[in-house]
Amino acid sequence: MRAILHLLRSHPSPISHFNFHLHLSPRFLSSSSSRFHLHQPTSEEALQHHSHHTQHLSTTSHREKPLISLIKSCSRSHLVQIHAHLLRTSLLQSPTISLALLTHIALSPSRNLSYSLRFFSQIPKPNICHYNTMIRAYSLSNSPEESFRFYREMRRNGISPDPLSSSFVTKSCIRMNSLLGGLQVHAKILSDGHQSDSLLMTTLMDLYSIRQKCDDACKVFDEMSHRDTVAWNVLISCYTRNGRTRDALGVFDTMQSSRCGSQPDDVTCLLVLQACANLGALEFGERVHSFIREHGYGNALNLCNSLIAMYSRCGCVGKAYDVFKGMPNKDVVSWSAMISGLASNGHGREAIEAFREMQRMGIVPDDQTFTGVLSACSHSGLVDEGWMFFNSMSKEFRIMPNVHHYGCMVDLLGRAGLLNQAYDLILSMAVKPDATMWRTLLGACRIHCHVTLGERIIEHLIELKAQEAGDYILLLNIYSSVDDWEKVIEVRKLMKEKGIQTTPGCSTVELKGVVHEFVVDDISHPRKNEIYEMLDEIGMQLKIGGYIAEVTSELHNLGADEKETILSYHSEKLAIAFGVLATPPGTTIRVAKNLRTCVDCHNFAKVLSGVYNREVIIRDRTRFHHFREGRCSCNDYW
DNA sequence: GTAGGGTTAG
Repeated sequence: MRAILHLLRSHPSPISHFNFHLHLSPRFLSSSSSRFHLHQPTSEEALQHHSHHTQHLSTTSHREKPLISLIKSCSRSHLVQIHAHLLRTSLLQSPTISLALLTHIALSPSRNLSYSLRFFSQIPKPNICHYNTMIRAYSLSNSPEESFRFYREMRRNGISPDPLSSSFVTKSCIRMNSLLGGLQVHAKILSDGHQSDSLLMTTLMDLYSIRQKCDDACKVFDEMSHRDTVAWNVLISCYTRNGRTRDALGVFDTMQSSRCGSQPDDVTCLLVLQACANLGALEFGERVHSFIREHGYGNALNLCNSLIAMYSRCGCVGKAYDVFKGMPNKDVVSWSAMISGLASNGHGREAIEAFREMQRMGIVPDDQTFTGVLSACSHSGLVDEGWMFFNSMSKEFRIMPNVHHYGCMVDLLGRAGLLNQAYDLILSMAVKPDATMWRTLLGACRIHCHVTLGERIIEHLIELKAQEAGDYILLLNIYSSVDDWEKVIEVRKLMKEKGIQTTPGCSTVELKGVVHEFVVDDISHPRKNEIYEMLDEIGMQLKIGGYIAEVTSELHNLGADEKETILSYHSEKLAIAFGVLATPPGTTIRVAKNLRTCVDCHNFAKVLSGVYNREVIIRDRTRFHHFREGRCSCNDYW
C-alpha cells in the first residue's frame, strides 16, 4: 500500500507536513487498519515529495479513492490530523473527500456533533450529501430538533431535499415525539412529490403509529403504491400498539394470501406473537409457531424468546417450557421470559428455582429478570423471599430498583395484607411514585377492604392528576364491600362531574384461531341466543354445584336479586358460556379480560371448572386465574 | 457523482 503513502505525501501542507507524517506512524496504520502498511518516511523523503507534488493538487477520483479509504478506516485523533492537513491544501474543495470526512466525524460510533458542525461550516459549497449527513447525525443525537435547521437551510441554498432528507427529519420527529413536526414534514413530502417512496412512507407510518394516530398511519399505508414486507410489519406493529390487536392478526393472514405480494418474515412473526400474547390467542400463536418452524426460523433466539412469552401469556407455561428446553442457546432474555412466565402462571417456587439455575449456568440477571423474580414472590405470597431478592439486587448485582421492582414489592406486601409496610415503601422511594404504584396499592386496599388507606391513595392520585376510571371503580368497590352506599353514590357523582369515562370490560375467547369478543350484556355475537340460553343453563347447574353470587362485586345499591341479574351477564361469563357452547367437552376454556376480573366471575369459573369438568383460565389485567376440578390453582382470588 | 433510509424479543 505504498500508493497511500505516496498519496498522503502528494498533498502535503507546507507547515504541518512533518507533524502529519509523524502521527501517521507505521505502527498506527498497521494496527488501526490492517489494510495499510506504510513505511515511515524520512523527513528528507517527505520534503522531496512535497516539493515535487505541491503543484498538482488535482482531485481526480483515482487519487481520491485511496485517501477516502484511509479516512474511513482511521481513528478519531488521526482524523483531526487529516482535517488539519486538508485545511492547508485545496483538498477540501473536493466534495468526495469532505463528505467522507464529514460522514466519519458525524456518523461513526464515536461521533462528535460540535466537531461535525465546525467542519461542516468549513466546507466551501455543501451539497445534498453533506446536508443529509448533518440531518441524519442530528436525528440520531440528543438534539434531534437541530436537524430541521439543515432541512430548512438546504432549501434556502437552492438544494431540494430528497426522500432521504425527509426520512431523517421524520426520524427526528419520532425522537422528539412531535406529531406537529411530522405533519409539517408530511406536507413537505407531498409538495416535493416524494409520496411514491415506500421506505419514506413506512417511516411516516411509524411516526403516526407511535403518536397513536392509527387511522393516519393506515391512510398512508393505503396510499402507498408499493408495499413490501416491512411496510406490512409496520402496519401490524401499529395495530398492536394502538389496541387493534385482532386486526394485527388479520394482517398475518392477508400477507399469506395470494393477493398480497409480500410474505411474512421473521420480524412479522415477532410482531404477530406479541399480538397473540396480548389477546391470549393460543391457537393463532401455535399457527405462527408452525410458520416459524416451516420457514427455518426455529432457532432464532428472538423468536424463541417471543414464543416463550406468548405461550406463558396464553396460560400454557408447559408449552413455553418446551420451547425453552429445546433452545440450544439461552440468553438473559430467554431466562427472564421463562421466569416471568412461571411466575404469572402461579409457579412461584419454580420461577425462583429457574432463577437459581440461570445463575448456575453463568447468565447474569438484569433488571427485567428481577421483575420476574419479584413477581414470582408476589404471585405466590413469598414475602420474606421477596425482601431478600429486593435487597440483593442492588447489593449483589448493582441493579437499582425501578418502578416495576417497587411495584412488585408493593403488590407483594399489599396482597399479603401488609398495607402499611407497602405504603411506607412507596414513601421511601427516591423517585416520586407514579400512578401505577398507587393503583397497585389501591388494588390491595380493595382486597383487604381498607377504606381509609384507599381514600388516602385516591388523594395521591388526584394530586398526580392521574385518576382513571379504574381507580374510582376500585374505590367504589372498597365502599360497597363495607356497605357504605352513601359514599358509593358520592363517588359516582364525582365521576360524572369530572366526566370520567369508564373503560368497558371486555373478554375475548379464541376458537379455531378466531378471536371472539364480548362486553357486558353483549348482544352483538351471531350466536347470542344460544349463548344466553347456555348461560341460564350454566347458572342453574352451578347453583346446584354450590355457587352463590357474590353480590358485593356489583357496585350499584340495588336489591340482591337485581344485582345478581346484572352480574350474570358480565363479559367473562358470556365468554365462558360461549366456550362451553362452542368447544367439545373437556376442552380448556381460555378467556382474556382487559380489566380486573371480579370476585363473582372468579367464583363462577371456579365452580364451573368442577361441574362441567373444564379447565378454565382467565387472564386479566393483573394475573392469571387458573381453575381445575372446582379449585383455583394459585392462592384463589388473591 | 458523492452517503445514506423503514419494522424487530423478556
